[in-house]
Amino acid sequence: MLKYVLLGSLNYLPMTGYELKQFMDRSTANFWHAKLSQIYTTLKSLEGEGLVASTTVYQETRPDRRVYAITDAGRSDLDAWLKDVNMEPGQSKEPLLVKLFFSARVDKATLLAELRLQRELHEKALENLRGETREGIAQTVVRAPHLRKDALLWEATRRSGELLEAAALQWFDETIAMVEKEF
Amino acid sequence: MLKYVLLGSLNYLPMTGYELKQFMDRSTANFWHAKLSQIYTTLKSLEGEGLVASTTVYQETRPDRRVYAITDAGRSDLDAWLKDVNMEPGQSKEPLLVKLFFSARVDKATLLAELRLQRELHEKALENLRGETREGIAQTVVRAPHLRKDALLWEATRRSGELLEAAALQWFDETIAMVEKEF
DNA sequence: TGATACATGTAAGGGGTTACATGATTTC
DNA sequence: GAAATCATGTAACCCCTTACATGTATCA
Repeated sequence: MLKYVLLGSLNYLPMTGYELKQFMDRSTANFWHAKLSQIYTTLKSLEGEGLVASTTVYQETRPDRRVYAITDAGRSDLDAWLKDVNMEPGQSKEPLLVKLFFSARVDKATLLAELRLQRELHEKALENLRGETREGIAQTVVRAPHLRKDALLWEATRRSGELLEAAALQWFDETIAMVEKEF
Repeated sequence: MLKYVLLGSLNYLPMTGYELKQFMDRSTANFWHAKLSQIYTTLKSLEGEGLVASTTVYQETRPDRRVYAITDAGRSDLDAWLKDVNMEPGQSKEPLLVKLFFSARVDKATLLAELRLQRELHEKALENLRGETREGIAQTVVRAPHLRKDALLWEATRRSGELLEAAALQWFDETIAMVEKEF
């Protein structure tokens, strides 16, 4: 999957591994993330497959920059994947719910502590999506009008996060209230 | 993570790998799933760690049943994990959003086909959560009143799925309408 | 007759995380 | 003087998926 995030990102403009990490943190973090180490190794294997090509840019003080660009083969691989409608339902995995499911013998205070902490984290994530993330996308439309369609889709992915985080917050409120009263 | 699903399940009653798979499909599928092959290998390594113990039950016609039970060490490992409040925000990964994010050059029809298909899958998942899953939990309370607390938490995990799937459906409707009009 | 349920496992590989290793520059 | 940023990578490991392998009983 990271493969396609990298190909999709490099399809906008050539970048180094380090820059790809930053790009992901600013744009796809909400629905896909990766460590630098994985980005570097994946870029290497993509180059081995001929889907990207790198050129080294020498720098005086800092380490050399290895700039990756998508190749024609990479572009057609990306396009094929984008057009391929997949039939499987996306199975999600939620460690917090695993914990909760088996927590009947855990004391109330511990349970509430966990729920309240996670609630806060989701609240921050929601604020971020409604603030920084939203503004970043809005600026793209102004600065680069040829990315109009792209920005529409970016906004859709942001909106997904917003609705999901809002639903999560509602669930935390319901669940915390339930544990306080009935547990 | 599967480790704790298995320990948590075996903490209710001893089961074979095959039965654990069935139990997961009926109860945790919404937030955690695993293949049989992984369940078998994980049980083996848990036995190596002394967290579960197996006894073989011979059968005439069918293959022997290997029944796993949680050990005291396993129970304290599970309890320690349940009580450990973790601070990291749960980073989700959504392949569909990755695809959408990079789909600006994809034709409208392909995009809509993918969105409509995924919408249907989510609709079925939501129906399931409101039907079968809900009834299964309700029956537990009637049949096994000592599992009252457990059932409260199972209902909470079900409700999480319900709210999230409802939010997802709303998002699909918004997004499909947006693509139809503005893309 | 063919599919599904029962029942167990192994082997290879893919994807991802954690830890390690290096080192200058800029900012607080 | 310490921490963060820039910039690259390797090695070991863990978790999970896919494919392979076997065989009976039951149901449609």
